[in-house]
Amino acid sequence: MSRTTDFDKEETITKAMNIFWTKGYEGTTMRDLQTATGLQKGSLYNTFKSKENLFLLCLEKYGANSATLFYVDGDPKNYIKKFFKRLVDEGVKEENVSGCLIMNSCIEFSNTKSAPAKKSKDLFATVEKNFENVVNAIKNKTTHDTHELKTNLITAAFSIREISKFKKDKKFLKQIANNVLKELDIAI
Amino acid sequence: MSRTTDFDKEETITKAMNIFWTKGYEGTTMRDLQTATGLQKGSLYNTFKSKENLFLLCLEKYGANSATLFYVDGDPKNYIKKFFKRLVDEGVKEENVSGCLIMNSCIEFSNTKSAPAKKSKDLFATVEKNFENVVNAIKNKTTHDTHELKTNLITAAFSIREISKFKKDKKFLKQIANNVLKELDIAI
DNA sequence: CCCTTTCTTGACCGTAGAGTCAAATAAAAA
DNA sequence: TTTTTATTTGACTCTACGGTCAAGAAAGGG
Repeated sequence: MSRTTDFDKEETITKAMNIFWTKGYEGTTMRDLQTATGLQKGSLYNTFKSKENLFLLCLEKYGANSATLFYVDGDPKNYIKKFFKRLVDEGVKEENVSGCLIMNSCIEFSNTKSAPAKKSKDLFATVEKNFENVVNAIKNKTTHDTHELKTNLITAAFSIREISKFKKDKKFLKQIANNVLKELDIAI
Repeated sequence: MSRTTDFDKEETITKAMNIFWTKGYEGTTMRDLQTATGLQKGSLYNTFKSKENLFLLCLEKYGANSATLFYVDGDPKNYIKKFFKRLVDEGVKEENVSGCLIMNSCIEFSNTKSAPAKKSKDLFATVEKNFENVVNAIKNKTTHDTHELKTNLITAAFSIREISKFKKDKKFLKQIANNVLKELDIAI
């Protein structure tokens, strides 16, 4: 009945997501998106309406993927340990300057009331909730208040992600992690 | 012998600094700078050479001012307490979305090798050193390692400054502060 | 195989960015 | 007051941005 799209929409969103993740929203040009996706301007606009709308879809995809990473299979404390170890190990890599797309976007859009500002803040709240769920899964908890621990965990994650973008200092980043992990009597 | 400048250079840098602080480097246009300083483009370029060079002068001024804030007059522990109380109180204000110019710039320029990237990282290191000096001024120290405590303090400051740009949650921000202050047996 | 409908292409548009420059202006020395 | 020299002005350039659109291409139902 009519011509169909030549490309996979989800795949294209993933490719765009990776560019936005690395370069930020303003730092990414339509030309960057064309190059990354292999599509022409018209196709991108025809399918995704606008740069901002495409970005919102990328945020959504990033959030959905992030959520799956919070599925705890096994000991929650060990999960948290591995989670932070990965953050530090990825963070110190010289080529890694991306941080976390959700946190990056919260910062980038902080002085706007735009749709991306709202969506990134919502996703940040979801990540908070995910941390809380992990904390709740810990058995034999000591006296630690769940909310406090959750706050400390997401703050440490935020700090490692953002500081590692410009400070490739493993000792420093490990210290951030261990400062919160000591509340769980663990260390990396 | 020749015409002199009609304006105060340092005053102009301060005005420019406040714009960069609020809007970021990329987010600030030459038009913003003209409006804020009351000068025309040509004068700005004639005096400061380029947007980037003006920004470097702004970073320097911000750093110099920041350094004066680390002069501890009295009990260092009380100084730290007031320091973090101010960070939280300023952070929750709805109109405050500025954070810290040094930390903002470290993030904004993290994926470049530009002069502002270098200068902001240098200033971050200076702030670290300033925190270390305050820690060293604490008498009757418990077993806390100086470097660890310094790292925890600057990380908490970073987190409060950046997270408060998009999350106006006093309980959350206070928790970040108190989590590090408890190492000094104090709280806000 | 044709027709309808949608997708694809890339030239094009308007706007806004940083930076330039020649002419006008004014401070201060002589 | 004149001369010298630097500053001030704003119109200008060039480039890059996000976004549009008319024409051509192709998928798939009939």
